[in-house]
Amino acid sequence: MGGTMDDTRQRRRGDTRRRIQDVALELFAEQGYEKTSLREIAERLDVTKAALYYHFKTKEEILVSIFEDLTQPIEDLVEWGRRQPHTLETKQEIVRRYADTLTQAAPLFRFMHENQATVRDLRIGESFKARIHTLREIIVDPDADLIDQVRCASAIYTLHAGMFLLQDVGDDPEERNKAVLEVATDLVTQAHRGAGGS
Amino acid sequence: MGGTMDDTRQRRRGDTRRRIQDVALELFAEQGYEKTSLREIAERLDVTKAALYYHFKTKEEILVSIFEDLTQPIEDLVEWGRRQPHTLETKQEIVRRYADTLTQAAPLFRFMHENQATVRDLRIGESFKARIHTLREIIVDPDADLIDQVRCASAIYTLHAGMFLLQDVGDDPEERNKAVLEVATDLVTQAHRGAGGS
Amino acid sequence: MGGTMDDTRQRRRGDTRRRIQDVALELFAEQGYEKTSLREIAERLDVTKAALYYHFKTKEEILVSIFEDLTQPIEDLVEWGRRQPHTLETKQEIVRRYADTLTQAAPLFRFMHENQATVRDLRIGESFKARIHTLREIIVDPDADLIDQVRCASAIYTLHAGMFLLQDVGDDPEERNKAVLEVATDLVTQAHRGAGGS
Amino acid sequence: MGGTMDDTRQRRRGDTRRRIQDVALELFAEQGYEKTSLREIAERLDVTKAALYYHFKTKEEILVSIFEDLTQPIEDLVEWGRRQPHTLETKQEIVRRYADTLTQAAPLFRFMHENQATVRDLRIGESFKARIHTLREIIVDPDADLIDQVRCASAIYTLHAGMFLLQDVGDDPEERNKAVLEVATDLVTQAHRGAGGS
DNA sequence: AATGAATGAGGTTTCATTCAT
DNA sequence: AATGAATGAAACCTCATTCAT
Repeated sequence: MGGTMDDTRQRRRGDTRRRIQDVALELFAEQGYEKTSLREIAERLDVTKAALYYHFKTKEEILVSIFEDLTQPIEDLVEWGRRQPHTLETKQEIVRRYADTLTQAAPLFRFMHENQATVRDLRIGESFKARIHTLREIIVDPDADLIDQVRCASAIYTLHAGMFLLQDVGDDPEERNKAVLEVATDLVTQAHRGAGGS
Repeated sequence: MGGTMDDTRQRRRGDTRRRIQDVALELFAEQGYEKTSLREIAERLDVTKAALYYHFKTKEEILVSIFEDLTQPIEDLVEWGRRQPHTLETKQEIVRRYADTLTQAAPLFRFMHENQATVRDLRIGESFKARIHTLREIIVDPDADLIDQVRCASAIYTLHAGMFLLQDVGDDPEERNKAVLEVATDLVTQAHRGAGGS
Repeated sequence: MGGTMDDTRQRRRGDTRRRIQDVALELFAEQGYEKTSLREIAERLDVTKAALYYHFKTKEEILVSIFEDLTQPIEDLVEWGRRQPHTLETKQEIVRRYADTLTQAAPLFRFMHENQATVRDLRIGESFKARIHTLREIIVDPDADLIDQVRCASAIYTLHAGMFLLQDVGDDPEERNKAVLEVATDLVTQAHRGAGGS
Repeated sequence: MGGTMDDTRQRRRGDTRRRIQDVALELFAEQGYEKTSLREIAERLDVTKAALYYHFKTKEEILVSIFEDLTQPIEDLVEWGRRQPHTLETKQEIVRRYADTLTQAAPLFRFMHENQATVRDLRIGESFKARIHTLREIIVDPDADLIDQVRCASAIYTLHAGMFLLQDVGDDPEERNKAVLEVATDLVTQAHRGAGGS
């Protein structure tokens, strides 16, 4: 054999689309969506801007595609939660799994968190908000005390904050994540009790 | 009486700077910093772009000036907190006052919250972060249990979230604010107990 | 005695016009005419741009006024030369005096030299060129050999170059100026001989 | 044969970069660097301003690229001179070749000459100055009499002046150039003798 | 004698996007 | 699967100038 094409190129063959997504997400998360230009993405990948347009119709579509690819776990979680009994254990499990998901796709969620003004009028904005909303509804039923609803929202939001805002708290990331999870679980537990859960 | 100069102009004399800040903040909060152009601000005020540059050296300076003007209450709060004994009552009072401040300058804080990626590398980013950090330090001492530190951070972020993310929870904003405040106070109280407070 | 006005201001009273010229020339010479803005001049003087317009009608007028004030010696020299017999001594004397003038008003001539493209279509351009031309005509008569005409032109430009381009030649400025003057005188002398001077 | 694409476009394909340089140099030389806007260049070429930025990163880069392309002959000349024995003949040859180079790329050197204030703080300023300096060092050794060094500088400067400042001397450009070259050669010859050359 | 406020024109630069090849 | 060349719109910003006070 002995093709003339060098290995790097060979390995890259066909996964340019994925590489675009990776680099784009990295830059979006680091600098924000508006401040990341297609030129920058293209340069990092050592391709031309036009190449990006072979794989995606617009800049927004790059983001949408990333979102859709990485967000499946949350969709699954929502689906799973919907079919469970609304016991305390379920709720705690959801918090645990949600924390997991956030960790798994940290850059995306960091991006969503830090670019809310931008995301708001992108196509994905509404859909993301809806998903979080559903999650909340599962954890606390909409007829519960206002204060317990707030507790649940706060639990979710604490998980987000744990990912992105608490990087100066504590030394060991693992320990911190555990602490964050515990606080969130606590909040949900209190909400459950308040709402008359057993 | 009845000079020849029309009233609108007269009233505007001398407060253009303030009007620029007002309109700018409104638009920044609504659309985000990057997506708001100076053209837009100028058009709303019915002045030329160059007029903006008479009052502010750069676009960023407009934001900085808003930030500095509206953020004084937090500085005061930090200062006040620093001089109080670290009792539970102090902590609760701080939470209460902080909630108040957020409400007072809601558009600015909404902006800060939704444009973190942008704010991060603006001049104000670090300074804001530092202030929040100090606030946290007053509420819980940095040697406390990790979990209590997280609780305090969570309390602060709950207040933020209350402002901006919970608009679909409950019907009455007043009631919701009360609930948010209660949850935050709760978290701080728990943290205080955990940290060995009386 | 015992005025409330501080000395600096007092002393400045009435000579703002001159101070504007001084600062303007300094900046024009240093950075070029186009790259020096009225804002910059005003800031250095600690007055507003509008103040400049009290003293001068336009930016160009500032330059014109400087030119007219500092250029009198050349006008005088031309006038003087016109009335002298065209002997070698006269020519040498003109070179000497011209060198002197250049040194006296170095910043202006440096400016003229380094901003020819700009000066060309300012009002002063033609008038300056005409003066240099007359000077040349006195030194060599227009019917002389082409080569001697060039020698004379070269003499004059050597003086210019001496001011501005030879700053890396030799150590002692005084010595250098003497050398420059000697070369120029030489050229004129050769031209005079060639043209059949006695 | 006889494609549908019109000839003009076809001929332009691939040489836009060159055409930008040509038009830019023409305008820079005619009006000066600062007074020439990218809009003007683009309009003359019947392309958009953005097209210029496809080919060059900044306005300055357009100039730099022109400079680098047209200035090679001087670099070559310096290189050549460096390897020759420092005889009178070599020096005269250098003057001759330098005059040639100036004629070849007259617009560029006219530009450099008339925009010194501008060029000074552009990237090319230092590099140009260094080259002229080296040229001078070859013609006269730096330890020679000050007066001979001045003579050499004057020779070089006479060549420049011949290009741009003597357009009103004599009728026939060819004749004038010959005269200029002779004066410059003379100066170098005198300098050589003075420096103790054979 | 000078300021404060503003303008209109225009500057350089960047961006997302297109399309023939 | 990707490039080279270009565009149209718009961004931020600066400038010389004006004028009522």
